[in-house]
Amino acid sequence: MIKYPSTYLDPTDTLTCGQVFRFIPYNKGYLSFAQDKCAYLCEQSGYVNIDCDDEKFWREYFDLDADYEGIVKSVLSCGNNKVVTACSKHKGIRILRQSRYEALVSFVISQNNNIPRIKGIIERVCAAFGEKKSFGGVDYYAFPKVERLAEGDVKLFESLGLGYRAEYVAGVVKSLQSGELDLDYLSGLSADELKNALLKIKGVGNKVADCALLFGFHKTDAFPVDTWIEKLYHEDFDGKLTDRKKISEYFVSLFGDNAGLVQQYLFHAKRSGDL
DNA sequence: TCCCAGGGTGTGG
DNA sequence: CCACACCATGGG
Repeated sequence: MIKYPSTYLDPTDTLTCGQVFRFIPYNKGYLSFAQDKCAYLCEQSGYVNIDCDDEKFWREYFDLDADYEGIVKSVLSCGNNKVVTACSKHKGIRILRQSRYEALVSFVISQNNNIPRIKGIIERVCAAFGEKKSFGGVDYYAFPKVERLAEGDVKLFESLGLGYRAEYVAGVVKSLQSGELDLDYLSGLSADELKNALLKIKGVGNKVADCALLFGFHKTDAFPVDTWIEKLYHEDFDGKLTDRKKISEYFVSLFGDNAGLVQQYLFHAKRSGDL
């Protein structure tokens, strides 16, 4: 059991803010799934209790050694009303250290899609290809190993509801399986080289690449711009830019290494009606 | 019936 | 370089 102060670790904010799709409300808290593991998070009197089988894994996953108090202070001092509002309401968001592979596949699925449907698709992919596991009497399916997922053909992915993204996912997992695409190798490249390598993958454009960078490679200066962020930029920041890549660069120029976290504050606040 | 969702690709100019 | 049609699917 891990016990951690809830000020900068809010299970609801962290899990529902759109960075991850594998979690379910359970009892008074949440079941969180990552790779082949499961944890139960529950907040109680100022602390989050994390019940799990692998404390080392989940400490890293929730980035519990990071100094979020310092980061939040820095963000709150930026002087922008909207950012301060979003951060104040959702300072319990943490950028999860997700698997590169799981994040990449998940955000390829996410394109031009909505979050409830993305969750359903990934759930069905896990049920169809993932290993059946059990935690505390709860059965669940692991995120599939590459070898398993590479056996799936386009038709099967389509039957799971991936739509036109089926061929993208099939292509990604096949190149991962063959070694043509090596995410561990890519993680050692420079920031520019890494992003360019991701952009070469069919089905990965600027936004999905930024999500993979932020959530899978923990590149915290990545600022993904989707429809919500674009809307927010125009409605709440009186922005004039229309090119999403330039909108992203604008926010990165303002927040640097904290840009990714600020993006999550804003995205979640906008979707929650807080702005 | 059309619009939207954590967009990207391919084509024509 | 740009704009634009098209890509499946389900919910509102």
